[in-house]
Amino acid sequence: MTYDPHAYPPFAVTVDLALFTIRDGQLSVLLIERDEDPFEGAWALPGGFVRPEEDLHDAASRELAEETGLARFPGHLEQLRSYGTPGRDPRMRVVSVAHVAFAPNLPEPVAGTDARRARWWTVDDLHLPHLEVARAQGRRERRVQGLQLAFDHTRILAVAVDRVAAKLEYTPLATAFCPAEFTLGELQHVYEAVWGVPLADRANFRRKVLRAPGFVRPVDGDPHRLTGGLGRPAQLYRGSDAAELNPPIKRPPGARAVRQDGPMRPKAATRA
Amino acid sequence: MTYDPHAYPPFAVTVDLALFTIRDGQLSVLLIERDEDPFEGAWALPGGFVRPEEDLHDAASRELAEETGLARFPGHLEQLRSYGTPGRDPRMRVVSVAHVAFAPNLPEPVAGTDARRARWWTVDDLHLPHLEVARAQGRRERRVQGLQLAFDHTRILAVAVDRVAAKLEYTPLATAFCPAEFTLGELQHVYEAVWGVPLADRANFRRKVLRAPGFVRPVDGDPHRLTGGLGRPAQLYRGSDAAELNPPIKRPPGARAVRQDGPMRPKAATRA
DNA sequence: CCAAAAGTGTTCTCAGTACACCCATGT
DNA sequence: ACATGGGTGTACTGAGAACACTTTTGG
Repeated sequence: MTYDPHAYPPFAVTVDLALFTIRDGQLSVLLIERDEDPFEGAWALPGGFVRPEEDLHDAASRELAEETGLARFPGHLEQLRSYGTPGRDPRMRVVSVAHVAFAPNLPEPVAGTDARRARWWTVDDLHLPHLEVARAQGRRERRVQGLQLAFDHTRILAVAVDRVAAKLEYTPLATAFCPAEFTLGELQHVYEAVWGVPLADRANFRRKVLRAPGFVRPVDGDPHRLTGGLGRPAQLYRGSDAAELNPPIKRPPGARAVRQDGPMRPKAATRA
Repeated sequence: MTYDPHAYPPFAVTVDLALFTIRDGQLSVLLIERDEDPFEGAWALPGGFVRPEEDLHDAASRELAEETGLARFPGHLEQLRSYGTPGRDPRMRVVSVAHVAFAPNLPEPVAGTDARRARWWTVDDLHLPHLEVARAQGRRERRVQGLQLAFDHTRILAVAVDRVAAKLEYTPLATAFCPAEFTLGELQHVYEAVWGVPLADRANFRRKVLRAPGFVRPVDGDPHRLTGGLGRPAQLYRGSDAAELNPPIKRPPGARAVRQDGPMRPKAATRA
């Protein structure tokens, strides 16, 4: 473990961010269009170099603030995994520590100095080649199917989507997609958007959420509705402080991202 | 994302390894006693620098081979998470990509060039201060309670133990702790060693294992016993190729490492 | 014959599901 | 009045837990 800079030339260390939110009932991720040399013009996950005196988590948090334009990021941020295959960045040896973040609906993103623009993409629009094609969409965007992202970001994003879907099963982090106060109906919409399937039975969903200790806490006072929608006014809830969801809320068959490879396994661990 | 070496001085990148096995029915981890400057004399996770043209996984795999003395590591290896807090290594800025490995019983470890010696520690002996104290143990070792490891390795190891315990619930990786052919009794011992609790009912464990598709595959031929023990000879099984365990085999209450913080969460994600 | 470990069968209970139904609001 | 979403009650079903029992070896 001796450090010889000649034998072991240094690495650049970056953080990459898969920032998810839910817009119009669709799980969406923030991408930037690169304005610089490698993969110029391609879409990529936002990210940047870790500063000399900065923790990894702080670097991700800073990038998050820069991209969203908010002083303090209102959501959940966690490390995903690191990617350091030689050649993944043609310029130099880079190890990227990928992070995943969940946020409630945010203002339009801010394009950084290294990006032409930044926008939300629905996950469905990105890498599902056989998707219902001609859905009348308001904006006129390039009709892509299986958009190729810069670097190894397609792979990172696939793992990130899987992580988000899994987190909703075993943690109360679905509330991180909601505003401070929310109804159980809104919470159910979060699950449906992330998993990409409807949840079959409202009543049972409600009971599972309320049974799990520390998942949500009702807001006392008149159960009134801020979201001016139809129907009976709903009780409002706040997220609580539990770390796990017990019992978990399992995704139904057919839900998104039950991909087999998961967080990258070696070929096939055989043994003597 | 411009690279300016003056603004962003380089990092050293290492891999650290939490290699687990089961010895005498105890979950054990391989540690080395450091023989060099920072934390000289302290116990630490094995690890080393990533080479210039080496993938992260390959670096971990190489370290694994060096420590065990085996040309090809017979077990499971996966990335855990990265640690890069400034100051975690007093010499320089280091980002360490921690890995977790499971192996069947291995030969005595090999002390590397930077280590005085290497040996297996039972996880119970390491960081459980209130443990049954004077258990007559064969070897006469320093009676430690809460051994302080070098760097931030105590934290890494805690997360690693949690990962191992969780993996046994949702994946068939318990077989990675077993030799190529094993009995269901031996497989149950793996679960009990890792979780630190007995499994209450053999019959139900057996049924869970056999019901999960792709967990184990019986070895055809006479059900004979290689392990010369007491009792009726057992059917031998081999591990199979499933990625997940469905349905999972959940750890009973009281099992090891149901630590709340998990893979490091930010303070308390509040939102606007 | 007894101990020890493997293997099978059966009952009970509780969580998850499906489905029916009522409630309170906007239009 | 009716559409829309919120909320409650209840019967059914299947998986897991508990436990009793048989089988096959070594001593």
